[in-house]
Amino acid sequence: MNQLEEMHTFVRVVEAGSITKAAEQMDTVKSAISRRLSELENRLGVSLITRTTRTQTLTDAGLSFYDHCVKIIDDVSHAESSITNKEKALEGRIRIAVPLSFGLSVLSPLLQQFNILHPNIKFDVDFNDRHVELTEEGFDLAIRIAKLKDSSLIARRLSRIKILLCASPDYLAKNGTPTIPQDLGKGHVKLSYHKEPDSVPFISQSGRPLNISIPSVLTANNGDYLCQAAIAGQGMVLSPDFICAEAIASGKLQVVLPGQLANSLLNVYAVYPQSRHQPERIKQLITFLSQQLKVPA
Amino acid sequence: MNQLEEMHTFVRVVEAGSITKAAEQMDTVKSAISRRLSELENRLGVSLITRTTRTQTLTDAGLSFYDHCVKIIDDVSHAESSITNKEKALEGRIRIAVPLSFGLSVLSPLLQQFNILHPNIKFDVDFNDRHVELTEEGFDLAIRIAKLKDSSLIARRLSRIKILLCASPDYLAKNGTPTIPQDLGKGHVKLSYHKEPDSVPFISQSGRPLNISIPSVLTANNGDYLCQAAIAGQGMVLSPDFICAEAIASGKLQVVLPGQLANSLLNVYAVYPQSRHQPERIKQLITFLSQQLKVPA
DNA sequence: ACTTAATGTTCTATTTTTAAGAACAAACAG
DNA sequence: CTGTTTGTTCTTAAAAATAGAACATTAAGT
Repeated sequence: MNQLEEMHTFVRVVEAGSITKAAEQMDTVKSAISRRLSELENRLGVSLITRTTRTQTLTDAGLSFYDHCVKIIDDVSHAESSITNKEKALEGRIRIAVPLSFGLSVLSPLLQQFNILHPNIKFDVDFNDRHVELTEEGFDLAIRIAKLKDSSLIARRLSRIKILLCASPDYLAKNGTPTIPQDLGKGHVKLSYHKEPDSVPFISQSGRPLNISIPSVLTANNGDYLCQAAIAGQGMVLSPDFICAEAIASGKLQVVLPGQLANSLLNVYAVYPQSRHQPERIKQLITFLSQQLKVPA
Repeated sequence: MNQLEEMHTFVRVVEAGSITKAAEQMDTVKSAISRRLSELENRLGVSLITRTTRTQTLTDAGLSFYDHCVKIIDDVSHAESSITNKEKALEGRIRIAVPLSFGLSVLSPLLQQFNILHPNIKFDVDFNDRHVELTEEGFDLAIRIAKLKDSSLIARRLSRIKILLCASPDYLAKNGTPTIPQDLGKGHVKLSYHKEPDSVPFISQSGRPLNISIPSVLTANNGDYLCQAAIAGQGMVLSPDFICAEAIASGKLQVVLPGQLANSLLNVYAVYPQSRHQPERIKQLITFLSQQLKVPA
């Protein structure tokens, strides 16, 4: 029982004027059309077309049903094409979750650029450092900074972030500039992100891993704030490059023990729900971000 | 590809909140639902529901499509039920073709009676002695007086009509009252229906067929008119009983050679298109006419 | 953290549905 | 009256849908 196919067949028979012509137009044989029509009439318990071998006339019920059918077929076609086109077009809303600092400093300008390219795309950006559930909360996309492991989601690496241990020249002048990790053992303090352990992993000049514990004198859940505090000389900070790069370039911060920090590379991923059919706008955005944030070779 | 079934499935999954519940509600297994949903998404090239094993969320496209689906399903249901109910109700129009004289004198009062029983039925009566094409001209029913032979139509005998040879007492007094068919051979004239042959078939007292030719002095295509002319003494007339019965009862006409006319019985048929599904109102009318015109046993 | 329960997907065998093609019946045209 | 066209019906073949099991994943309870 394929109601829509039956309706379509009925309409075609009415408009073609005969079962044979309708069969040709629908690219099938007349027996199939005859059968579908009979089945429709049987199911409805109503004659729609009174027909002899040569002439056919719509019954009252048939005329009424014909009008309904034409409208329904049109509605169905419209319903399907509207959403199909919508997904293919570069328009609509993209709901995206990004980590706060990275989002503000790195992603914001890129999204604005993308919006200039595709002005009909609207963004709904959630700046949030907590772990969001993409499917439950209806996100199209999330940016994650991690060594990702999320089975039901698909990830694409966009970029790498380098973590640097920094301190202000002031601070280093006062507390000494370390040359090997062991120099940090005494007389140094650091400014920590929430839940960041005191222990900092290094790689010694001999190539062996080495953990040094540096007491924390300030914790916050905002990297920019920690960076400002470090510039003010309050301590050393483990800061992602996109936050501290400018301060380093201008000399307000110095990199401590460059190249000796272990696990200093984080990955930036675009994460999206495991879906076979990704709207074109999402694909385009991921490609765009990937190009703009190209991982240095 | 059963689009409507897919839509129905999609709506059920959305409203039930899970594929498993939807399967229960639709009295099938979850694999069938899963498959239908996947196929719909594949065909549209769009994700409608982003789902993990535990949670499901409508995409923008899904939400839009859901609204369309609900409306379409409702429209289909309405389209079908409206015409099925229409055919089952004792209301609507009955287009009926009847022979002129029989229709006026016999059928009219019966149709009026039927209309009192079922006031929501409207009649569209075509009084016409020509042979109408039921299906081509859109008639629901025709009344035919004949020895019917029409393959694509179904007939039901409603009554019998007796043809009587009548003349006025005046006429008989002037031209003589025949006692055997042979008496008609000379000195008699008749009033004929269009195309009626001069030759009139009798059965002789010995039981043998016997044709007597009676010249026609008047022809018309209206039985009532011929009857009036006979009453006026213009000649004899072969008249169906329903036309001349009253005149005979009142003595204005006399039956000539009663029981000796051959082929004097005609059948009244209700004829209708060969249709598997007859509206209830048509069935009821045929039954009613059949009862009212009950063939004398 | 581990186990248990539940969900959704995928696969295969089976059933059900549909179509194709021939044969037939009916109706019109010449 | 005959030939051609049209619609219906029947049977066989093909296609589609379903049920059921097996599996992967996730959530909840202990």
